[in-house]
Amino acid sequence: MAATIAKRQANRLPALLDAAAAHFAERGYHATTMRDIAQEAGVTPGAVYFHVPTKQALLLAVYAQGVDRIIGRFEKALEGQRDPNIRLRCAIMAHLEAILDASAYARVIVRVLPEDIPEATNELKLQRERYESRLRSLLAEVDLPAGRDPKLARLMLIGALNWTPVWYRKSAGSLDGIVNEYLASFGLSPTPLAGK
Amino acid sequence: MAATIAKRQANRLPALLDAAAAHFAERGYHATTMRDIAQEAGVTPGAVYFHVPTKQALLLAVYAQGVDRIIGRFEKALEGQRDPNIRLRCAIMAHLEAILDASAYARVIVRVLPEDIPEATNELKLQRERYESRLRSLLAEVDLPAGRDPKLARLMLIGALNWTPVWYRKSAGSLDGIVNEYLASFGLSPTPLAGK
DNA sequence: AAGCTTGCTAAACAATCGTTTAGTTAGCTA
DNA sequence: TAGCTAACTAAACGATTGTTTAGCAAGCTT
Repeated sequence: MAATIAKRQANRLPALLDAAAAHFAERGYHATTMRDIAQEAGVTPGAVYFHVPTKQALLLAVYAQGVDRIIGRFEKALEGQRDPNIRLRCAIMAHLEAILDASAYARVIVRVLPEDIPEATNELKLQRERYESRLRSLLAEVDLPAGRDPKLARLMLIGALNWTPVWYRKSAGSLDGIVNEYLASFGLSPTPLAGK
Repeated sequence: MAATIAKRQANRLPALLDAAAAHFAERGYHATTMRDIAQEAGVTPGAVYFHVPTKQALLLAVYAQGVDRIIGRFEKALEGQRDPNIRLRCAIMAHLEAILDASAYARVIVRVLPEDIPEATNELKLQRERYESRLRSLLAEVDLPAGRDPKLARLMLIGALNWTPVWYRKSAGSLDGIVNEYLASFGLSPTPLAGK
């Protein structure tokens, strides 16, 4: 009974989203075709439209999950951490792990810009804002050096973080060096890794 | 005679590159069609192929000029500046001006990533490297705070710079605030604007 | 067993893509 | 003036795009 249900409504939507995320993350939105996605998911192009009305809706679904996953790793990394500096460190590390290793969904957020799809720009920006507001409150906790603008500092950090996939190669050592460097740009010493 | 020559070989290639740069910068490579470019240049799609063999070649030409223009503004801004910190400040400002206001060509460098066009990735990376090596030698002059890695610091700066178009709005004040913030991330005081 | 719903396939749809082709015009040369 | 070349235009090319359609098989319901 449970097996038949599992077989029946055999929820292929997650698999379709996975396939879409993988392609959107690697090739971008416009360079990805519905046939690409269907093939990776092991179905016919027509079948995709049983689950999703348009290609744009597919992107929006992936985008929303991408933000969810980044925030998720975020909260998990912050759990139990009290020191604001360490919290920031954990957040940076979580973001980097998400977009560099863990999740194609998270990489889509970084690879596909809202402006790339004019008809969906507002919706995409809204999703992105969910994440950025979370980062904003986190940075508000930190004592920035004198003269630093929290808003600009945050935007700078996001830029640095999101550009990382452009140059990062997995072979080149751990993420700690990168995290420390980004922390140092806020005048924060790299040493407090005692948090873990 | 000179007039007829001017009319005859009426070099439309620059106009075509302008049109291509404008569209590539605003919509990206894949979302831009040859018909878009032709229309903006005021010619027939077929005419484009008299001057350029393929769409990819068009991008490469725009890309090369984009790097040229960034470097050009770069050198001009650095002219006569001796203080390494001020030189860095001028370079950051020049970069931001180039990609935010001045040149669609420069914006293409930031908007279209080498990985977006797999068949041209290497060539595009080569162009990009011309600029980054210039920035590398510039950052080598600067005395970074203890514990900073020059390479990572440079990559962080490039990331922050190139992500700026994503959030920057022209209405929101001058670029000085942004430049100062980026400088501050290197532990450099914002004050030495006496350079101008 | 009959009928309905869910989830798909195979095939086609019109539109649009990068690109090509054939023909045309204007100016230069001789 | 005749011919040549540079610089196009108009139209079409085949391929690919996002999407739709018609049909079918399997399970659920009654």
